[in-house]
Amino acid sequence: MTKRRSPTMRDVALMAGVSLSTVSNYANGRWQRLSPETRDSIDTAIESLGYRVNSAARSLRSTRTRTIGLLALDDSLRFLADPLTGLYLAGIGDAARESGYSVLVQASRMKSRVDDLMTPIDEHRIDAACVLLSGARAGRRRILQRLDASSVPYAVLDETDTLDVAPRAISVRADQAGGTTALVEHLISNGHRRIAFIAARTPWAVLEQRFDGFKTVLRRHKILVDPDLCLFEGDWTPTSAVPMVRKLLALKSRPTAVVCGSDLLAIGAMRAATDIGFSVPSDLAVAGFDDFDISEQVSPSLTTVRVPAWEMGRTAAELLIARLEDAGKPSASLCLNTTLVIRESA
Amino acid sequence: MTKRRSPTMRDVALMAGVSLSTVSNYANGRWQRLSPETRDSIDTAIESLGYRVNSAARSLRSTRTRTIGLLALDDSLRFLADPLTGLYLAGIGDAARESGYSVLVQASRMKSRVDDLMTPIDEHRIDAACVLLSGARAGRRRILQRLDASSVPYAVLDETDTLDVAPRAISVRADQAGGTTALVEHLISNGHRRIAFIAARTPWAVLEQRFDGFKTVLRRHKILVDPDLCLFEGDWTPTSAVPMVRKLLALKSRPTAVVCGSDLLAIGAMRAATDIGFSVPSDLAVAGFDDFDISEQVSPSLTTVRVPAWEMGRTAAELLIARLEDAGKPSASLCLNTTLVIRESA
DNA sequence: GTGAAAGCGCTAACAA
DNA sequence: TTGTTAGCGCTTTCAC
Repeated sequence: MTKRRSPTMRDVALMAGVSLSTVSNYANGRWQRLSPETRDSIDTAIESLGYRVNSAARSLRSTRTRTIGLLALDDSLRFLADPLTGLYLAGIGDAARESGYSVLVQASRMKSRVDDLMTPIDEHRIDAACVLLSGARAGRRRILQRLDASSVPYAVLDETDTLDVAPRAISVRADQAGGTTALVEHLISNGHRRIAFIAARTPWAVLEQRFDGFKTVLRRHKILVDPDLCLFEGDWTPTSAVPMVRKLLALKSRPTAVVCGSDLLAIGAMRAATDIGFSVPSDLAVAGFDDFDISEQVSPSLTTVRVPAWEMGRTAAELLIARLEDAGKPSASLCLNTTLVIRESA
Repeated sequence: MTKRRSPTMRDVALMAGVSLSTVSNYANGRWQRLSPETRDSIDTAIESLGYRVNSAARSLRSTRTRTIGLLALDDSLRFLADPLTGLYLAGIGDAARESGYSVLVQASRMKSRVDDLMTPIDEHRIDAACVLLSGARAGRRRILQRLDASSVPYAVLDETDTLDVAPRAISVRADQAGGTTALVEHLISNGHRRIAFIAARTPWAVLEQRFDGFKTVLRRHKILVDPDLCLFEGDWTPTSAVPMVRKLLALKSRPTAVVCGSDLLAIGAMRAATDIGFSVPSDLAVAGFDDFDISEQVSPSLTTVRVPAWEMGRTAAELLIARLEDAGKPSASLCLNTTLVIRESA
């Protein structure tokens, strides 16, 4: 319990017998301008005093916080516990730490004021933001506009069509269309014609892309997209899949395959199907998206589309940091590849 | 892209025709001292200027950041993507947001300097910390000592025996012993005598408690704890369980049940067992810990010990915030209940 | 109820 | 190479 006030640069300067600005130069890595002796004495002083820079003071003066924000808009209470979010965060955190940045997490419900999400920016708590959006398209665009009107660089994860409303955005996304195409083609080439699609109820850019891709491929094969086979209910927990699968399998002309909006849902779907006597994949093929660690180990193992979430988080953070360190940098955007992973379930 | 410098309190004061300190009083909720007219004019000025407080300036002056840190020590790159960590974080984030606090996440590898984890505290970036520790006991204790010597309130999640080395700690943990006892008793009452225990290699307080409880119950029933049946290899991903289960089932006198250090491992264990022709639970009963969302949906569904991780994160943050708002508060500690969830796998 | 004034600890321009 | 200086935007006594 250090009750004494922490040592300041002033204390270090006094002890080392140099001026404040010399210590500041030292602290900010402007080594070249320092004579070896000066450097040494400052070194010693810092060491013996246990001096650490005060980030509030530094931020106030420099208008830089060395902090990246993860701004997440979602309605689920436990959103941050979702494996996908976790992977994004892990990637961002890793890139940040390597460059000496901190990560501030701000999660906000869709119903709350838009400002909620923007607070860290408005209060100058972060230098840049990684943004995770969900909810209706209009709401997402509104946030993008606010972000674009802000003064910080920002990266949007997994959102398409950001350019018109958010020209400043660094867009980092995965090739959902490609992955979906590969997956659905795989199902069709296995003879499936009645293919269902299930997902959570809440809109989400990634989901839109996946569902769009799904429909496109079916149409390309002259397969009608049956609305009865496309269900959007519940949230992204495995349990949400259960009622949807029950409905699908109760249909007079049931599907022989189901594409699930995420692996979590796929796991629940497999369970629901087997529980009512259908076996996977012979009676019902089940496929997912994301390829989490468990997807390989469940029985039957999941056929899915691998999305490099960790890498996306990492890349987004790296791009942001690069921009912060060199403002001249043009705002690159990129799209990482997805890969079809064929296993047992489909 | 707001190029203009953001409005400051000074601007608001000028516009409202009052002094700086009056605006400050307003901003800090000291409403009583303000006349309705003053309040109104400040209100209008803030609105029309779009004024937001500058957190760096406020922190520098007030020495409070309104930020809680999640300090996590682990070796796994994707540690933050672990469901358990995610649940803690979600709980902390929720409590924080409700009280107007931000959450700063600092993850650090065990090999890095101890200081790494402490950076947010040392640089005065956070008012309080929630701590997640793993690794050898000695290392964990060293960190606890550093935390106790720091000037911020902190909560340690899931660590026992903190009191001697860290008297200031707010300890929030789950009743691992109780859960383990219930689980192992359940296995024994089902006739199992050769019960294995598998977990990741990295030490972790929770794991120690689970393993200790496991051994205690066996001994109570005069069952020898066979070292050949206790394996600690790999990390916490489902895949890590595979080689361990293979080894166990290759033993001349194989176990009839296996307790896994986490549900993720249990899922991998079930898969590994079935892959080599053993069926779960008839040939090998498999049990886990944590009770994640998927645990209920895998086949067979997992018998496990439910740990209220989200609630723990939430509680820890709430206790910390309460302390911050009222320094007089004594540092409570608590232990949440765990519950045995019996499903199909054991 | 409101205002004046003194910094919090640091950075960066400029001077020496 | 090093020192002097002027704030960054806010909170907080202490007068009035």
